[in-house]
Amino acid sequence: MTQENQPVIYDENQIIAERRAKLTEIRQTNNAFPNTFRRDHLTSELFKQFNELSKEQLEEQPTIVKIAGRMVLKRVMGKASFATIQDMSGRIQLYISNDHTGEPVHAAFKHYDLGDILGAQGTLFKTKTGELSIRVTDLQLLTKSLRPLPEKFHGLADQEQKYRQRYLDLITNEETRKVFAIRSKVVQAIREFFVERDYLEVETPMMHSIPGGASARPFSTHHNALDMALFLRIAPELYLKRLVVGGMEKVFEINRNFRNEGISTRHNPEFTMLEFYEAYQDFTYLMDFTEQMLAHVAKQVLGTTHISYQGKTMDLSKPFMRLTITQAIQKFHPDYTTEQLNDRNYLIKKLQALNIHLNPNDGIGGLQLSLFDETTEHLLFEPTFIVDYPAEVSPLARRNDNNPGVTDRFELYIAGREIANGFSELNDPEDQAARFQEQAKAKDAGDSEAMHYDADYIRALEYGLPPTAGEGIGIDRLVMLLTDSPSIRDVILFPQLRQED
RNA sequence: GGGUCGUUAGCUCAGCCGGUAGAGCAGCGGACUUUUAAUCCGUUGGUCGCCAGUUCGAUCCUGGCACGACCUACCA
Repeated sequence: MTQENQPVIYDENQIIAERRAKLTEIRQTNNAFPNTFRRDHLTSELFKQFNELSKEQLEEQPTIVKIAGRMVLKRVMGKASFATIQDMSGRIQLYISNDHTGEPVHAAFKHYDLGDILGAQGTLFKTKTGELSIRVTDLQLLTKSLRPLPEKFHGLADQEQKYRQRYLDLITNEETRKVFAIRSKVVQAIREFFVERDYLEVETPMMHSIPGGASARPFSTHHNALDMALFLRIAPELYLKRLVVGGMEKVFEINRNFRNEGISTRHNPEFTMLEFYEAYQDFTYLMDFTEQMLAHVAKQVLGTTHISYQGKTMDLSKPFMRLTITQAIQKFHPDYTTEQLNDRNYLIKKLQALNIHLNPNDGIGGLQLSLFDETTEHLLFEPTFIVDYPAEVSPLARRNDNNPGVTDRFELYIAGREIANGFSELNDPEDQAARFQEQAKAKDAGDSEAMHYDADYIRALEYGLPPTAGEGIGIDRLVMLLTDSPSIRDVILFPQLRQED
């Protein structure tokens, strides 16, 4: 290791040294990092506006344009050269020749490197193969790139580097740019969907003194001035329902949650969650609402509700299946009889035989859920609402009027993954207090994911939460589905990785 | 947490049943005024992830470690 106050140059090589030397030379005569060039077009606009014109039409009505971007291809041929410039919208080819720029500009261009950022002015024309290009009259180096780009044909292939140096992945790989453009549009479409329906977008705290709203282990931190323990939120749920108590009868929030748990192709420690609440509605309304929203988002973003995911297709415009936990198990495993699935002893024996972890205190519902999670969940490719969740695993959901052992709750599965979780909210403060107490007991008994008793939340419920329906949707997983991405890391710009070195 | 696989030039990858390494791209020099991953000639560039062990000798074999990918477990 170098001494502390010396710059650490850890991976200089010959290519970087040569580029540095070029930069030093540029500094002798010019501002090496000018910020005076202004483009008047994006490359995609030029194609949209002028690609229809013929070679002759372009020559008759010369159009002068200014564009800027990163040079990603370069072909030098003596007295004339071609370069491909990439900006946020696309690419266009430059034609640089001594005839139109003068020899010194072309000579300087020959020393520019792939990755350099250039500003160009010139006249639109079409090459003999009919490609819209710019015949350059003025060319400026706007930013010298000191590091070589990944190989121009294969791009960046190393998965680790794609995640760690996402900027390189974005420069190199159009597919990656597309994924994050879609992600942006998905969020946009969802936001519009709610705003059109008179929902209020809100932001609730990311730092909670009592982490609540989900069963998960939190990240903990400390506020110095208040000398107080704080937790990064695992869910916004309890705050959003406090807002419904306050009269915000339709609210939504799109924001990050943090869970201190395993990392996988489906899990990142920080992930984006949509949660929304609407007073005077129930969970059946949410299921219809969710169907509409997903179809709308797909249509809006992809132009179709026909989704292809990892080689299989589905149609988001059809009504989603609705199955109870036991119906779903039987649909994929017809050998289980209804009697067996309602026999506590049978379930315990079966789960043990399948080597499935089970909570010995679980009632029949909890055992059914364990069996479902292990045997059936991953098979639910077509969008499917699973209903009849047991109250014991749903501490914030309203009990069913006819069967108090289950709640008015659903989870939505698509492509074998949980995408959404919604329910009619538990608004009986005394029942909620009792459920919190059960959770606190479980916590004392060693369940690190059990919930805390949140006294202020109970107090809020005591003022009166109107009958309400609420739901959370995992945005990252939704984007995975809509971009055909196999890993959650592919839809998060900077996924969590171990520290380098 | 467990399992499998991987790590060689800036990038994409070969290779070595053990004798300190190659290609293409990028770079540098040269030719070339319509190229398209331009082409042609010449050329620079390597702690073969790290640390031990075995060996006369290790990039290669063995063990450990680091990092990553995938699968699996908890979770959304």
